[in-house]
Amino acid sequence: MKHALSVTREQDFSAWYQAVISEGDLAEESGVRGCMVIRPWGYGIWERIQKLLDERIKATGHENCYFPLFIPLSYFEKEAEHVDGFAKEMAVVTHHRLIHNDGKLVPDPEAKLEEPLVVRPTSETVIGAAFSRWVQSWRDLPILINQWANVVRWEMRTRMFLRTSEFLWQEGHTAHATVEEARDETMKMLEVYRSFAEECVALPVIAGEKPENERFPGAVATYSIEAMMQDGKALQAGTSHFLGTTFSAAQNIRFQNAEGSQELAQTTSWGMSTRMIGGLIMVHGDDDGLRVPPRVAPYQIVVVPMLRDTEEDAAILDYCAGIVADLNRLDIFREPVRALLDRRQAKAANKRWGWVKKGAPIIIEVGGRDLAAGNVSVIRRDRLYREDGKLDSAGLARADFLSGAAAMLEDIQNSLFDQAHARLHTNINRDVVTLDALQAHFKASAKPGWAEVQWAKPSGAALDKVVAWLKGEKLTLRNVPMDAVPADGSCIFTGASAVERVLVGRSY
RNA sequence: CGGGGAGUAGCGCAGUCUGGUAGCGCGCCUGCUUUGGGAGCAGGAUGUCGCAGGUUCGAAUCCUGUCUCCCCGACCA
Repeated sequence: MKHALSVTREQDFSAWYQAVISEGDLAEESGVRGCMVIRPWGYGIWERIQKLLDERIKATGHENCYFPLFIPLSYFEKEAEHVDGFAKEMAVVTHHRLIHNDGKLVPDPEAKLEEPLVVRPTSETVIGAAFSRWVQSWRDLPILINQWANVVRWEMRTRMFLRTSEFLWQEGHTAHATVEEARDETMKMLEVYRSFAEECVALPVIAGEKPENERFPGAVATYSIEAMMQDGKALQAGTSHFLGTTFSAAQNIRFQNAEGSQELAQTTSWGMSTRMIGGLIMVHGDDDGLRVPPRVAPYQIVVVPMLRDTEEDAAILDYCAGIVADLNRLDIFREPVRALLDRRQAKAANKRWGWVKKGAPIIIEVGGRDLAAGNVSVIRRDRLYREDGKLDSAGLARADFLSGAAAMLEDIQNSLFDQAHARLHTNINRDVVTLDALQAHFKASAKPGWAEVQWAKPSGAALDKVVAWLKGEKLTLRNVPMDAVPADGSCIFTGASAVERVLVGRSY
């Protein structure tokens, strides 16, 4: 079978990933280190993610706002653990003017900032400073806000969507009067991420708590959703942090409680980023390019007219326009269907393969024969080929296609989820009880998936030892799944009585 | 940030060792023929050879610096 991409997942997963991005017109290099240009199809997916996630964030009582890109350096100095976590990857603005010098533009020494400004790597500090102004009384709490923003982390090694120097995300920040309420908020948003990933992006995930060594700098507890890529590696697709009083102590977020005494607020933060698109690619892509789940596809149905430079063309285009108009009047997932008539001056075959590589869920082809018979030719991106290896293009009566289009989109959404769900759950090995067996598991296959092992949840130096051993095997601790069955054995690392089960795997 | 590789037309590359008029394939444009699974023939356009210095009569080619990308580490969400 000839595929649309020149490299397959099996041959070179990393090259395949980059091919999907460039051939699908998702993004490209920008010439700026680690930064990418997100092209309309890629950005369209992000806009869908934004819309659907934003609805869920607002439905849970949060309001959007916007904080500055620049954060005074001193804000970071107030919290040692936090600054240590980010110090090595911060972009710093030191001047506010350029001058000509020897024909070159250089920062003007006269225009040096008194205090350097950090380009935000995350906004806990600056938002915390605002919270401290906003919070006086227990009646001011909770504060539940979110912002959609770009952030910059000067990463040493970048990969499109997965780890870029600048990326787009939403960051939620909340402040509460009690530990219990803040912990509830942390878990509520973890669940928002889990349901969003699974229902909208068709990305099955494991939600759980990160081990101590994987915590966000300054967090008391960090939770994540972890998705499994087709090469078996893990991708952290969203995080939710219970920050306790770390940032309220640093930024002085105090309130007077009902009893009249001063207390520090309990804060949380949570984020999901354009990395989600990298996960979408590595979970749903195939050797013909991307497959975008209908709920996040910028266009769900693309109509490609098969024109022949004859007088019949006008009638074909009219027929297509009518179909697109009818489709756009339909609803699916409680939104209007997004259908497009591809009128570009290009060969139909090239349009078709272009949309295959972009991953449009349904591609409709309409030629003279369809017009005459009142048909459309339907290609489902989730099952492109028939068993004989030929493109699976089914002729359907126009009315039948229209009446079944919404159900077909729903079916594609479900089939993508089901495929990914089966892959995730058949690739978690829960039978590993010794370190030798753990090593063997990850050496047995090129795509070993994950192992869920029992452990005694060591901390401090004991945990460091475990992490160092895992590192030697190129393994990491992913999270402690929320819904794992209770531990009933001994710790695979220490032999002590196990207290919980933790996921181990290679990661991005 | 360390080790390795690479930047030449929109894309993929040759040319660099041994300095001497800028090349090939795909794509693109025009015309004709095609037309339901990535069409064929003919003609044509496109380059400060990543950038900045230096050596030289002359630099894609040699030297120095620098930026960017890819792979492997380290680091990190």
